[in-house]
Amino acid sequence: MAKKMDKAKKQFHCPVEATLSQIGGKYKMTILYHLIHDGTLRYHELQKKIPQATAKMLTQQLRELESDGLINRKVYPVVPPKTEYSLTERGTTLTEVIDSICNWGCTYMAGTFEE
Amino acid sequence: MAKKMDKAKKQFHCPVEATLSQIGGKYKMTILYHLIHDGTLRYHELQKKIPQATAKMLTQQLRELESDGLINRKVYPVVPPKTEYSLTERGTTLTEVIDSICNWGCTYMAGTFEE
DNA sequence: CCGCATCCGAGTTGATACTG
DNA sequence: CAGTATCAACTCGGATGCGG
Repeated sequence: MAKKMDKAKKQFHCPVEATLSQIGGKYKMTILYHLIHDGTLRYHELQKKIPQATAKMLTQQLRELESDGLINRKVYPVVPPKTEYSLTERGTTLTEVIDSICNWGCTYMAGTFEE
Repeated sequence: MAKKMDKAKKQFHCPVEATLSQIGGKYKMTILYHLIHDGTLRYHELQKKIPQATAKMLTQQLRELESDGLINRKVYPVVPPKTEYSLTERGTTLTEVIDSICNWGCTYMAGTFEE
């Protein structure tokens, strides 16, 4: 599938950069986190769970995740429209990564409430 | 001179966002990765290891990491100047997070040679 | 010389309104 | 409901300059 690669020629100097090229977007990890926890979510559900992200950004990040084969986008041709997002198999391999991040975040929040 | 100071007061909707508020910067995870692996690095050493980051961005990301108490900045008042960066104790708690990311990146790179 | 602050152009993100 | 369009605001990259 030779698709248009905007970031073609990108070579990674370390494995961290390779991962960030896939999930380094501003809201990608958060999107993945919610999809991991809830399995399948509609567009509007994600928007409610990530209120800081505007509709444009959310759409953009979702499309990029879809292009990278991390999530699935299923559109139901009904009225009113219905679009569901879910993890692909490759997306589920990120569970441990997101889980580590989530775990550290919990510890961080537990020890930084007396600011 | 507008400085970012409201990061600590940010309300997080999920633990992932809390973590990203600390290491979500464009090169922060990469910086931490190198510091985890090499222990202590000079400014110019980091620049060589992360060539995509400009000097300005590298300085900015390092200052933010320092403000968040994740890294230590030690300046030697000598000629020529010498600045060393190393992880703080809090910074070392991110080892497993960075390690997960690094691990996934290795797997990703190994299995993505399609064209 | 090394570390890093500053100015400006370019790309990215945000807020609001609009369409199918 | 899901997504697009437009413009304003912010961020990033590159070049330059400066202090030690």
